[in-house]
Amino acid sequence: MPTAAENKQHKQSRILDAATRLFLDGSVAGTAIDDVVKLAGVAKGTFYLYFRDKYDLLDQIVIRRTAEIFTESCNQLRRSAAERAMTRTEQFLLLTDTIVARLCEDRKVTALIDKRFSICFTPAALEAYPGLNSAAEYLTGLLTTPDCGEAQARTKLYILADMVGSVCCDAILSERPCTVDELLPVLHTLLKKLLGGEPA
Amino acid sequence: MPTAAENKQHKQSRILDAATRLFLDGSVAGTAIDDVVKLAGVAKGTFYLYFRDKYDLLDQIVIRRTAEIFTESCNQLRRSAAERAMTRTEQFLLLTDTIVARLCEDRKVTALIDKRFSICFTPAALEAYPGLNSAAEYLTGLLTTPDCGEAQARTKLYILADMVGSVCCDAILSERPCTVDELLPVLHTLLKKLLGGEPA
Amino acid sequence: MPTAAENKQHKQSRILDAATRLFLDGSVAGTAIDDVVKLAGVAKGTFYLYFRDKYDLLDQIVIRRTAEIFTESCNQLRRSAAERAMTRTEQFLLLTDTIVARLCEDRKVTALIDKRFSICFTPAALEAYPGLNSAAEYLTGLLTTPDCGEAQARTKLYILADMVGSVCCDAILSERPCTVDELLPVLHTLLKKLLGGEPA
Amino acid sequence: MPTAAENKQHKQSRILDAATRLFLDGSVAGTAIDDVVKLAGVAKGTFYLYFRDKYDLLDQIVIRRTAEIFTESCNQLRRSAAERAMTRTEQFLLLTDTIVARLCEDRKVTALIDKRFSICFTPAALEAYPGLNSAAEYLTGLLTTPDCGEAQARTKLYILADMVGSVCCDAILSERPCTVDELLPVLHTLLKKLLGGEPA
DNA sequence: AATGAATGAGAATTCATTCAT
DNA sequence: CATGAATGAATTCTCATTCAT
Repeated sequence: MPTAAENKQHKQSRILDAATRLFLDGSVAGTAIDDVVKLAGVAKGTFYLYFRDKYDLLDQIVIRRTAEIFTESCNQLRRSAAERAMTRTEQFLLLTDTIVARLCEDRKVTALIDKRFSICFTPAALEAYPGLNSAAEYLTGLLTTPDCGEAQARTKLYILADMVGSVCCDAILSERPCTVDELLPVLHTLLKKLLGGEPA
Repeated sequence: MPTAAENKQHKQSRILDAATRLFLDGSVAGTAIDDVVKLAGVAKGTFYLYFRDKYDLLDQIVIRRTAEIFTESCNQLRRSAAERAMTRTEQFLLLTDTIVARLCEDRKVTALIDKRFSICFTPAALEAYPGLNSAAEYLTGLLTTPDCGEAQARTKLYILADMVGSVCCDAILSERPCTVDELLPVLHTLLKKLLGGEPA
Repeated sequence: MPTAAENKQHKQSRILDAATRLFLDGSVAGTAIDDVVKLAGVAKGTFYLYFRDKYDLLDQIVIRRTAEIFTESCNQLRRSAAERAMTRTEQFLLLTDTIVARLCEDRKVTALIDKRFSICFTPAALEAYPGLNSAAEYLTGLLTTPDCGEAQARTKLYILADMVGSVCCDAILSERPCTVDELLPVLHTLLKKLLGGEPA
Repeated sequence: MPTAAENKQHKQSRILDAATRLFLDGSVAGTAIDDVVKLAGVAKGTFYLYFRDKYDLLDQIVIRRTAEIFTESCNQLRRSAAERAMTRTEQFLLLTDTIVARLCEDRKVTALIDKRFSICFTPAALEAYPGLNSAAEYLTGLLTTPDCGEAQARTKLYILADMVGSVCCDAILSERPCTVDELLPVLHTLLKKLLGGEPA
């Protein structure tokens, strides 16, 4: 019985999918849990079986999206770095460009993430999406130097992610302080200074 | 007639003050417009005479607070810079420290600002608080160099403000990626790199 | 469990009954949904489970009332016509008198109907009250003649109902253009002309 | 000073014009007195100097519009009747067609009139628009016959107006019971029967 | 585990009306 | 006559949550 199986197909992910669609097409505030369960084809009570409330649901969605963007962009970077030699700075610039390109492509998702890109570095996220750890470790490795221990490197990574995420969301969504196209060169300059003058 | 004048005392600021108190003591979501007007001692309708909705009100409050913090911190910096010679980098480090200190002192306000410190650079804010322009111009001047025009310098300023605001809010409010005390040295290092190697 | 059943007793009709009473005793504009649910003994939200808004509710009430008046008057007519031979014109005059008498008896209901008597011929009404169809078909049959097909007969029926409903409501409620007693003979004259000179 | 004069230009009609535009473009329920006075460029209080409330205002507008339509259509008829001999029935059919054509042309106005076309026969209307009396008298004259006194003729006129107004509004606005194009022939048949077999 | 009718407190917002100027 | 800031009761409608089945 495929219909029954289909109907079961863990309700939790049915809810997650439905909410993502509604949040993206409409808005978070404008989406009622009622709408979500109706689209997911489950009962209202079922929602509360899996999520505490709407914001718990939203967090899980944003984590999933940022995790995807981050790990995929990082994996892409690693493939490039494996093909041809790249300095550390070159790698971060490429990663930034890749992530920004993805955010620009899907402004709806960007609006959902708002300025919370760094949510994908929270323990909950790292636990739920194992790929994240590997990606984060690779980048932490790049940042670790004799005078910058691993712990500090992790902090730096977080700051970089938060900074890029925050500034780019503003630029993409409200062209503040300028358009993304105008922002990127400035961002490159800043990143070069931040990372330059150090190991390959 | 002092009573009439007293009662007038522009209702708009009566509302603003009341809301600030309630938002800080409780929470934004937990504060009803009803509570605000009751505390302000005005009629419900009067609220809608001056504000579109609760979020318009919130924006105006955040603008006021960030404007205060930013202009006062900047003025303090200018007084220090007048007293003793300081390099550009030293000035930005001092400014950062001053702002972060203020945010740490009043976590409630920081929670209200959330990660929107850069809202004080929006046209609406610059218009409402003239002191902001002077402060922003001073810092833009510091960032303008032969190879970085004024427009780009403004963008840089915004990025710096957004970055510091965003990262510090996280650190102060949720100790992510670390406590502020641990964050500050890293931030100093980054800022030195970003600003170093240039004019005195 | 009688209590549960009692309490259930479809809430929708509990609301409908309560609203009818309030609309009739007071006025539509003067009745708040709050009053309706209080009298019906259901929660506010329950109202919105069954009705879009107050005017949806009002429509349903008017449909119910006009449907009752129309079908009962028509059934009464059919019984009379079965007892003694009546010409088509006689039948319509009797029907008109019956309906007008009922509207006069209950001016409150008439005020509610306002001039919308023909609402009982809308698809929604015909679907909800099956008795209506049978009544309408009987009258349409009377109006169908060699030179007036069934479709046209239906249109005529609607026009007659609308005309009688509209003119009589005015007369009953505001004595315009005259009292009902003065109106009826004129209406009879007009109906005789409209229907006369045709089949028995 | 033309501006001042312009600004004076009796406020009452400024309000009336503004409201007409808003009621027609939007809806009556959706138009606040606030909107009206803003568009009219007068103060809120001034509104209450001239109108009791929104419905008083609406009545005055509908009276003006129906009075215009009725007197103009009637005058047009009289000119036609003066040119070539027309029977009473022909005259009423022409009048009906003229009025219906005007209602069709401007559905917005028709929606405003709703089913209250006969409001133009109320004492208040007849007093405010003297042209109405002359028009009504002409038609009453046509309906007065040996066996139908003037009073009864007036009643008949009212009934005809109400009937045509009511049925046509329904047809134009909601195609019930059919489109106007389908309705007109039926209406003609009915009118011919109602008026036929009598004086030229 | 799943349901979904029912809840009802509580939110936002409107708007006719007043009245001191 | 005219104004328009201020009013605040009243109203609609939402929606997270429960619980009997």
